[in-house]
Amino acid sequence: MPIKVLHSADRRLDALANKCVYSSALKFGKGTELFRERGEAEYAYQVICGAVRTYRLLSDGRRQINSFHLVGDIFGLENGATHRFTADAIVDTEVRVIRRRSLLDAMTNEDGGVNNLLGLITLNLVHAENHMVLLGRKNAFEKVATFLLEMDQRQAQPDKIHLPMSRRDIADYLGLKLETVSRALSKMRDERMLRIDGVRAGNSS
Amino acid sequence: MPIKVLHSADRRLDALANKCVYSSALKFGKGTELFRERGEAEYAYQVICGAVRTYRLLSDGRRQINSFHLVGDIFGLENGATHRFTADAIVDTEVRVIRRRSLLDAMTNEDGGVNNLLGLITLNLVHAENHMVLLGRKNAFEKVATFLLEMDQRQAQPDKIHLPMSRRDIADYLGLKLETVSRALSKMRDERMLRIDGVRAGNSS
DNA sequence: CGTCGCGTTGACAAGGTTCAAATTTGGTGG
DNA sequence: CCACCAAATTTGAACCTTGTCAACGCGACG
Repeated sequence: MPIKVLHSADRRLDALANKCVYSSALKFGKGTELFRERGEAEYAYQVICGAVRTYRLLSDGRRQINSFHLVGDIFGLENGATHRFTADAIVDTEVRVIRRRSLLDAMTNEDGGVNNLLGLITLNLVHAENHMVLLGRKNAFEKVATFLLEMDQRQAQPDKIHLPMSRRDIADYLGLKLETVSRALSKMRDERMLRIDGVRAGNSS
Repeated sequence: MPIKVLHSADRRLDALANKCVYSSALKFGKGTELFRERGEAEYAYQVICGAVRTYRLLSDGRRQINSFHLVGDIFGLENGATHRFTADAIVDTEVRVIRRRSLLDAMTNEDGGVNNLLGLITLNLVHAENHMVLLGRKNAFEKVATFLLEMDQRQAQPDKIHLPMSRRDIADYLGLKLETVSRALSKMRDERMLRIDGVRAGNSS
């Protein structure tokens, strides 16, 4: 699964990011905006704790969430000069902020040459390609199931999936309405595929 | 619009590709496969004439078309070792085939350094991101309208849109069924938004 | 001239959305 | 610790968009 790869790549960048002189930690309260679509992409970010969503809005308010960024994930590093998404904190979140230039320089000087930036963008592309299949060709139940698998594989925990985001967030990620997401989860619960724990969901499979 | 950018980038690569020693032209009959998902990504391709679709299949046959490649477009150049999509010719198609290695070398020696490969992948990413919004948050009519605008902007012609692909291809690109695409086009015709010409569609706007 | 692939159209079914209400959860203050 | 409130979630019922199934038309081609 691409998500695994994304993680291992992030670990590499993790070590790399730690060496950056010009990185600093910042806190963002729940719902706070980190950067905005079309805004200058001066910094890249890495989640220290918490979770971030990146999304795009249509003029009438419809929202498509591009991805969720969990602990360790790097995001907001653009090839161009501006951000293509808005990013905000799903819960109270702490991020490491790195000057774009500084991170790029560190990357080119490290092991894979410029391959790290290229690799990071390629991972985004792979994720987007997989997500297009989900959005275009899967039904509601499959979408939610795929989402849970993705979240499970991105987390170390064996039998639990922690979902920091709301039903609405999940819906806007999967191209559904929040009620539909809720119904799918209820159905899985009724069919003993999982247990829902208020803040946590444990899959019994 | 990203499509414009994609085109101008392709023009750059066009010139570049022309300099490649190890490129050769190949013909593929309608419906023929150029490469397959998971297959070794030894070559990159550029459409000389005709059109190509790249897509992914679910195990039960559902198909998500990732993109259509028209004259001038470069595709099939992967960062990794294997293709992530299957590609086949929509109509009888002629492509320039370039050894991956050869193209990459030419790229690193050219103007923007490795930026050309990075730029190409970034353009794919931008396209995918836009397409996710379409797939996740637009209704059938909006999807078809957006598709027609995309095709229009990718073609030089002022008032006509040539659609080499079938209704089924369009549907699998937009996350719809072919009947729904047909109905949307009929509605646009009925509302005088366009004229349908058998093989061609001209937009009156 | 018959067949085949493709596109259009109609009638109906179904999955997902919408709207509304009930219920649970989490936070806050007494 | 408990009561209360706001927000999030769940659930139900009606509705609508899109999918499904089927018939028909058209042009290409043998």
